[in-house]
Amino acid sequence: MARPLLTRPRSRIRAPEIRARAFDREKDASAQIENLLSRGQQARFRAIATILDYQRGGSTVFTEGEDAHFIYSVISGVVRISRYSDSGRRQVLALMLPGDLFGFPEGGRYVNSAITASSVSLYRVPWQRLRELLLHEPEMHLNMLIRVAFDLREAQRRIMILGQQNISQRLASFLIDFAQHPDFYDERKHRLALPLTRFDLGDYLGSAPETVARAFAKLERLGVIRRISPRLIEIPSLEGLRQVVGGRRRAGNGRGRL
Amino acid sequence: MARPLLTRPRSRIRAPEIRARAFDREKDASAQIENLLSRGQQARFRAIATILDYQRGGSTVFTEGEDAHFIYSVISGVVRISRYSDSGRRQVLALMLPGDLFGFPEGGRYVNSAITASSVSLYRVPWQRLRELLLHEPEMHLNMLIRVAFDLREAQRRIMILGQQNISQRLASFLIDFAQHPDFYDERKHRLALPLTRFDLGDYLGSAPETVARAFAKLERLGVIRRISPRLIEIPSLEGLRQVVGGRRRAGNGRGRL
DNA sequence: CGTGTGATTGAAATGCTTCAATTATCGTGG
DNA sequence: CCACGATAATTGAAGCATTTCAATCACACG
Repeated sequence: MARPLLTRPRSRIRAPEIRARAFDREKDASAQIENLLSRGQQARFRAIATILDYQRGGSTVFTEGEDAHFIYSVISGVVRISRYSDSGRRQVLALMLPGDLFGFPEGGRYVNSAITASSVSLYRVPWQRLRELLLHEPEMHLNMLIRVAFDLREAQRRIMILGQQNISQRLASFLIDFAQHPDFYDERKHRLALPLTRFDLGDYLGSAPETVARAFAKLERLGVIRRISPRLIEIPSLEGLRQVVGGRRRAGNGRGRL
Repeated sequence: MARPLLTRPRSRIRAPEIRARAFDREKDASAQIENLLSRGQQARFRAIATILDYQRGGSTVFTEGEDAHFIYSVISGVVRISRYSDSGRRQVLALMLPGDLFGFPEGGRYVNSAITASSVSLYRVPWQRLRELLLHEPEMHLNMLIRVAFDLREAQRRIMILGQQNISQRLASFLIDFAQHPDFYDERKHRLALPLTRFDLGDYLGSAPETVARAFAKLERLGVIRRISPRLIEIPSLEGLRQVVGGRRRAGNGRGRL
């Protein structure tokens, strides 16, 4: 009935009856506005959009609690989506990259804050006009649903990472994800340009900036990355990072598996 | 510019310019199929639905990777939504309670597994027929979008909890959430009936079952809960649990904040 | 050439995981 | 209804991981 693991850990079977790759993220990364909408739809979307340019990182697009009037789509650059807990600590919930859509209102207000992490260009669309457009474009409407469902899946992936991986593994997962984006990863030189400080990265990975720095040091010690500068990382091969992610959360004595 | 905290932690301002309660979960808990759909819509939804009864916990509704043909809605009981990492470890992503909707397909397949955690009754609706229904009911369509957006927000809340809180705090957050549901919380007796084992709870909170047991012991030591039996918890007042959640992640020496 | 911020490293303390062993609970059959 | 067995839950102990505070280093910018 249950597919046995190499050894059965503890007293409980921890494998599903059927296994399949949950989903292929590299393929899914194409679920962007350009690919989601037909050419005609894109034109109608742009017709009601304004283009905004933010010269530098750290600019506020909107803040949690604010009245929500607009939806945004990233043209270029990176936007941090974050929320503050009651104790005042920030959590970076997601990073919006070119093609991503953000700013869905909840009860007329924004739930999260959006801050630029670099120089950024955005489409800005009035929510009301988009609503009207959706009424006449059921296909576009369905695409919106698919888009939100994609974000939900991404959030679930973050839950898995935060729930199961140690900091080095989380950092490795992050680097692998970012290396999928040609905007940041020079595939020829194997170099990844990070648009985040160690503080931001800490808030994204659920950890302290010092711990993130140590995780970088550890990955470098393992030989899977090299720090050209704090924000420019050389990745000889993504395979090394994948092996880090695949390992155990804790060193252990090696009995549990294999 | 920035609203100062009691003391400014570290060298970086960690508070937003505008603060507001992110959202009111107790209010949001009403975003269920009964409240989301009008009376007529409900009737049309039920017209294409089959009722399924699972006698006991541990039954598989569907498994990740399976071809997806149906959408489900919980009538009564609890369903665990989980996914397995490549290393074979399970993460419980969400718990579906009465009124919740689950089983959205991704590329024709289920991404997660759904297993009953108790005796459960479900509506089962063929995805194809629901699609047809949605085409003729744009309002229902919009409600679906709202429903998925709600799930996304819930997932983001989980990200915050996993990213910022220690195990006792996560457990306290979980107990507070569950105490909102009259199906499990006897408000008169202040008793909460848990539909999960320590294993399930560990996989939900991103921790080991032993650690969860210790967290229960700690909350009891703090006087905010009392274990009648392992699965039946007395909560004298939710306020105590809220204070646990509001505290620091780590003991510290009290210098950082006030 | 200072100055401030970001990044790194050190050291101590706390929290969590893991393995092991014991105890409690629940379902089932006698 | 009770006893039994299996599973769940708890507790102990050791070791590893992360946080925290502190100090130093690196770097960009004026």
